[in-house]
Amino acid sequence: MPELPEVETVVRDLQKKVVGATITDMWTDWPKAIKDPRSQSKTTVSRTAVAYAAEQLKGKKILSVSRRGKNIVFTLSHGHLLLIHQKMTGHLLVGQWRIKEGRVFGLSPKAVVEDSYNHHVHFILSLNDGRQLGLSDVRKFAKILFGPAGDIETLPELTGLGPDALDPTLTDAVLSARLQAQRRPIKQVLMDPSVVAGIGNIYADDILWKARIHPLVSARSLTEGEIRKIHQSMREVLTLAVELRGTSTSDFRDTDGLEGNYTGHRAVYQRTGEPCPRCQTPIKRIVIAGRSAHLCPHCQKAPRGLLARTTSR
DNA sequence: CTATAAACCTGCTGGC
DNA sequence: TGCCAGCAGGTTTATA
Repeated sequence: MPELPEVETVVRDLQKKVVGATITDMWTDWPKAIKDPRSQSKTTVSRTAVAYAAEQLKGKKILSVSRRGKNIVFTLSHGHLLLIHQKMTGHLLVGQWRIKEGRVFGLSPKAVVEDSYNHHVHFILSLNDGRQLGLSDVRKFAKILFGPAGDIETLPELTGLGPDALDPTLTDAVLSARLQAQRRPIKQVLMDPSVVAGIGNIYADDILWKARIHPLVSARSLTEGEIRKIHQSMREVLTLAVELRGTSTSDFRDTDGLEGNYTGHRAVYQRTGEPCPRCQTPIKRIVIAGRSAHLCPHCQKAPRGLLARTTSR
């Protein structure tokens, strides 16, 4: 699942590959993915959103690509923005596809052609140089928003985001204030995009392992020193993961369809039973708010009076 | 503020 | 071997 490092990897690829190109066509077999930013309702799909996007995207030039939390923002000509959130299984790929009897087949690049997820490409933008930008998504959780910049910028998807986890202007003091306003377990708080944007299950686990903080500790009870440690670990883990082009424990792929290299550098995420890289104690898996969490029971001491909830798997 | 559940989806797992 | 129920998982929305 794409988190900050995976989205950043995709954004950097796109900056090299598609900035300057002009969109010549849009195709989709999944109109529900495209939300109308002018519609108040989050659940109702505007019938006009797809037609509007298909018509308005044509002829727009891609001026820049940036990241806000886990959102990918394309700044287009004529004052328009295209926002894509890959959610869990979304992939943004640059290549070429052929559509035959409703099924999508990859023509290039090689990794895309060989990818079984190819058939799950549901949205394609054709570019004036012959290449295409495709969004594949097995689970169909991804969201696409398109419209005038003013409409997109004011959406809760962007205005509701907390500071980016790698924002260089994010200070210990600001992070501290945000975390300590929450009573929930620190792991849950780190994954809340309205508190800090960009962190999901993979990096929350590795960040807390590095900071030696137990994921069930209440955010409010953290000391300033512990928060500084979390902040530092956050920067180090996310920066390394960006350098290594993300994690592919699940199905993340970059815009060429290639896997990320942080997978082999994970400390605890999805390493239940394997030795802790620091002390060799077997990694434990617990469940927090319905989500799996991985930790070293020796390095990360459970908060006092807490019965660690454990499950297998 | 907090917790919980439902919704969005479909590939995969587990039970029988 | 096959079928089907149930689950995962980021985020929003609703409800209490």
